[in-house]
Amino acid sequence: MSGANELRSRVRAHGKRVTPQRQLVLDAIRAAGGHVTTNEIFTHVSAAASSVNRTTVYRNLDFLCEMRLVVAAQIGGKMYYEIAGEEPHHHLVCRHCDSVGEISHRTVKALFDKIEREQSFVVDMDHLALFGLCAECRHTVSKPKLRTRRKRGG
Amino acid sequence: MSGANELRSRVRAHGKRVTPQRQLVLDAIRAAGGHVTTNEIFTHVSAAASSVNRTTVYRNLDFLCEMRLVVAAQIGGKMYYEIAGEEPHHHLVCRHCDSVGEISHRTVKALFDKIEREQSFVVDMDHLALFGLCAECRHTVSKPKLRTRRKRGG
DNA sequence: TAGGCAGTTGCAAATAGTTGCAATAATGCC
DNA sequence: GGCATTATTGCAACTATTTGCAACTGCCTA
Repeated sequence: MSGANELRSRVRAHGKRVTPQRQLVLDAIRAAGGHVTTNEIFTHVSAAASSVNRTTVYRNLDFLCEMRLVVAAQIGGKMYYEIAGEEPHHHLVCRHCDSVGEISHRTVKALFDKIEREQSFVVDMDHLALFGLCAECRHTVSKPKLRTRRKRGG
Repeated sequence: MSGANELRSRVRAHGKRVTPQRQLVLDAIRAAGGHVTTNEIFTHVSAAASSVNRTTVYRNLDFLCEMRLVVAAQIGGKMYYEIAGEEPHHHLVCRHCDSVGEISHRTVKALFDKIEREQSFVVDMDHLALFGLCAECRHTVSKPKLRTRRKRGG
């Protein structure tokens, strides 16, 4: 299914409208081929159609996420977007070196299933960003030592 | 351990400073007794000391989170803060009715441990907000039906 | 094809949050 | 208590995102 048809069928199925602006936003994300920031998307859309308003880009990013055509994640204080894949995937973000690793949905789904069984709550998150320390940094970054007296000028 | 002493010992242990502004921010969150928004915190702090700058509040919210005295979560587009408990806990947020339930750390920790074993990545999130549909809404909210012809004025 | 309905947009204004810098002040040492 | 160091603050300016509203326009039906 081509990009344009995918947008149409998904959006129409929700009783919403297909607009040029929405197509442009989706195309910008697809063209980026991975994680892309709000600004990068706006720049790309503006290059194609300068009259598209920034507000419209923001609104349509939210919209495309609701339609599950796009997934978002906040990493390092910035919002990133990428095209939603056939299969959800999640990220491991290192707080120290900012490296971003992937983790399969299968791993996470076990938790979601457990929550559903125990609390009848259906978690529907397709794109989780889990923060911590990566294999490298966990050995480099230590916990704060209790403070000792410090030599002046040390 | 009283609030003031807790701030001092934690902050001094990291080689950082104890300031009146930091105490006021922590006290505002404690006084709220649950989830409280940035604005509510700022309002409370301002009532106690009108010269405290908004920027300072933002900075100290971040700081208190780093010190693990406070936990943050973005729920429904807003940032909420609460005092960090002895034991981490996490939330289940319903996308439909906005209800917020709790989930124990034990449940989530199984996933974190698995990630550590399989990928040597130590997840350190003490306050996760997982989104989905609650027991009530999962039966109420249906998936979009394929659109059928609609009667005008229906 | 034309018309009606309501979803969507552009725009200005507002809100939320961050940055850089000089001044202030907490802490440790003597 | 005084001094030096440097962490932190207030402030102005900046960036990021959202809100409200009138105008526009996508889609459906006759």
